[in-house]
Amino acid sequence: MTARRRYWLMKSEPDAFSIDDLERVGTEPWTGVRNYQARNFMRDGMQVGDGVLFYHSNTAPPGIVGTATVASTAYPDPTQFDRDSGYFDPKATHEQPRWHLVDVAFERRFKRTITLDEIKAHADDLGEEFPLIRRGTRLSVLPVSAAQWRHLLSLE
DNA sequence: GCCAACGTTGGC
DNA sequence: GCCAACGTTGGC
Repeated sequence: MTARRRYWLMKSEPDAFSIDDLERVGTEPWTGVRNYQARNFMRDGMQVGDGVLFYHSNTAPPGIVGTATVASTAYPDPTQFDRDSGYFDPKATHEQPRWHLVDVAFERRFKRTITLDEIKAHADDLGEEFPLIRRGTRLSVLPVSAAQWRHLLSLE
């Protein structure tokens, strides 16, 4: 049985890791997520082949800049065990890892950024529950419905 | 750089 | 298990 393809939005600060960086390397382990809800989406929700909207945060203007695909099932984030990493977690052990990630593969860079402003302007079409435009939501990994995925791509 | 929002931590 | 303090996110 093949599960239906799911869709996600993943945020990255372009100064740290941009869509251009992803295009250069092709596939990247999505290290550094240290939020349980975001981790759960990766660990429990993602399947190889799922669609990812790549979002640039903390930049002007913030927005969706391209697409990627989920390229692995979830596995422990190696940076949690690395004392030299800023993502080191002293409470994580190999026996009981706290943080999981997936590999993300480059798919396409948009010709232009679908800005947060535009996305907000389409709030009625996307639905109230869309977490990206809900005030105070800081989730860096969040689910997108098939309808939202289609609608957001149509804005390009 | 500011700061509102909110998740996490740890003392009690 | 409450909740104040603290740290982080991310728009502006």
